[in-house]
Amino acid sequence: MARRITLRKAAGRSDWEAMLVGLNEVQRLAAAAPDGVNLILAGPGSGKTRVITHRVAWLIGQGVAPESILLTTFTRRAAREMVARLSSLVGPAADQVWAGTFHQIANRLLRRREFAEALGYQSNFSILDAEDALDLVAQAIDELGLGTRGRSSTRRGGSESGCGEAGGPLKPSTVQAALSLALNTRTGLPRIVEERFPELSGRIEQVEAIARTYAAKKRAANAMDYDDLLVQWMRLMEQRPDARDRMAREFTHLLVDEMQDTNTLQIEIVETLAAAGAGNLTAVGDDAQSIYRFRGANYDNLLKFPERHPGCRVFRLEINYRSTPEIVAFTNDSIRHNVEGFPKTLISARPASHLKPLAAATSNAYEESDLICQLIQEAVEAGRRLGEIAVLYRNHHDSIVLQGDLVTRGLKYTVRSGLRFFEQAHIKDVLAHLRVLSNPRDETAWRRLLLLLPGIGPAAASRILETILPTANPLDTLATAEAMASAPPRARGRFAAFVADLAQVRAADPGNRPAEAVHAVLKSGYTEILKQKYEHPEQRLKDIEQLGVLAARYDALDRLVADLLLAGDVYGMDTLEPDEPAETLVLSTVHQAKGLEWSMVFVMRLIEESFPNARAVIEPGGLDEERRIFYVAITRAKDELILTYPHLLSRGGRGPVVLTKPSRFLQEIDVNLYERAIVSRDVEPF
DNA sequence: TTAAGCTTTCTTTTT
DNA sequence: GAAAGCTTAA
Repeated sequence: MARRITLRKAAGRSDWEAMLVGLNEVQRLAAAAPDGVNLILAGPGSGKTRVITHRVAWLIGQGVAPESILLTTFTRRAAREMVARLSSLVGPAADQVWAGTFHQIANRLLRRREFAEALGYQSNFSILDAEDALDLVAQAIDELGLGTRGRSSTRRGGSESGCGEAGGPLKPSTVQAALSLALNTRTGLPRIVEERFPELSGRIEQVEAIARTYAAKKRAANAMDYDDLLVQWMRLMEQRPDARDRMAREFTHLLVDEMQDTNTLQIEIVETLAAAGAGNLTAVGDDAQSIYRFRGANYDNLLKFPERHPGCRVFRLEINYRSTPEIVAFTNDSIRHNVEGFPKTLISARPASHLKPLAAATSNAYEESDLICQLIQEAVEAGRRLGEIAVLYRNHHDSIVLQGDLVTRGLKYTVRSGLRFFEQAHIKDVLAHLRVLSNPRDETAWRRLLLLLPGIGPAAASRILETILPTANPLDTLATAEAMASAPPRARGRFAAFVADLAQVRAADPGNRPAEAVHAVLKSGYTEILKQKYEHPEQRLKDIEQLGVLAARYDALDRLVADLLLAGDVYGMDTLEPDEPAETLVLSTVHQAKGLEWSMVFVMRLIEESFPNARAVIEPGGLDEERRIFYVAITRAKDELILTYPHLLSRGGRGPVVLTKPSRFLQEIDVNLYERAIVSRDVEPF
């Protein structure tokens, strides 16, 4: 028998060895890997987050300054989770680490005055969310006469683009998606259009003209969209080697989580930093969980990592501590249908449970929802906590029927899909007030505010903006007779009231006391507009109150807005209620569920067209991606996995009821690996 | 000419 | 269940 030796902490030494306690052999080697380039391939449930957080802790224990560690994660949720786990390991030092999404980190860096100015921005630049960006693209399209407005009126732009058969109006969302993908994949527009946007082929010059106008508008507004945060960061490093080297010296240790979800732009940023600096780079990921192709993610970044970094150390974490052997067997069988990628067979570390995944067909969506609710209620009665259960789906829309059912049955739930808190119209309205005060050139925010006023439509808003935006201080110009003259006569009363309201909000000093400013908006004429314009005004007013509560934690508007846009969560979120008891059922898209786990997981609406998504299957590589999404879904379950699908479904709510096909992801799995449930209804007495 | 109201269409996933 | 498009009213 081997002798047991327990290492004791040496007096006065940092207890970094203690940091590695509780890790298995490979995990420990990975966490304590020497400097240089390291790749950690980590299957679901294999302790990936543990390893990466322990590695950071270990580095700090080795004497690396926390503020010289850059840890990028892919989603806001993952970033928050990571920092929380890190805090419990290293305490306050965790807050010194540069941990966050690429966008959060870019924002922090580019706010530095010298960087912002080197790029031609002021450091108080606004951030445009997806909707703002789309509005501005639409604006650019209209100005070029390429939109719906431009076609009927022949007075503008006709000759410039007139060389060819222009085709119909260009759809802002398509143009925006193509431009974004081109930037994120570092690919020329022609190739992107050819591969992913055939409907734009032959109109590349028009799209490029839109891109130029859009870029100019963003510049004039001192605003960056999500893509700009990354693009400008990269541009800074390319054009200013001095700035690049300073950053590279600052970040001596780079860690990239969810490498398979990074896109080319992100990977170039990281590798530029690594090449110019100490070259210490640790990448963590799992090619089988790459589910962000639509955002330009490319799992080749992970697959080809060893080629790009010859001699890098590779660690494979293949023991799954999360799920039962039955669930692991099921997930292994699913992912083997994907041809590409590192072959992967996970081994469960847990004892057999003799409970196979369950597949249940119901006759329609209502019964599917009834079934899920009933099984949840039974589980709760049997002693399972509601917080240990989640229902996952491919599309947010798939959850609507279930939500109604949960409400009638009084089951508490939290939805983690759909609109985010800050994306709700009334929240954006309030933020627009604050935005124009902090950055008076913010065209998008101005337009939004003006369009709120009855009697002012797109044309009037544009005229007012043409008057105020080119002036030195648009805020001051707004109160002049000139601005008043540009407003339509019938709207002048409202306009004057708005000007006065905005002055009130300005007096509340939004830049330094955002909470006061939120309350000033609440006291202004906006409240009346809200009641007129939106449904459920009481709820919306409460949301704004909630925004005020959140804002009270900030002494700078910039940081509040950045946190909302870059770190803010879905409605009902942790940001708003950090100490939320979390004893609610979770409803979530698979994408939002990534990296999380529950004891009991339902995956619903497993039918062709929904999961896999109908559009995805016709795109090259789309089906494999959908299967990876399925893989992510089923690997969230620790103890019980229940898959449901309806036989009949009416598409789009009022459409005809059609017969569905069970998802191929279920059909293709060995029938011995799961159990089928036969669902029948009680006979109801009349 | 512009705004507002009504109808129709289509709905992936996220920073 | 929202955004784009069309129609009507001012």
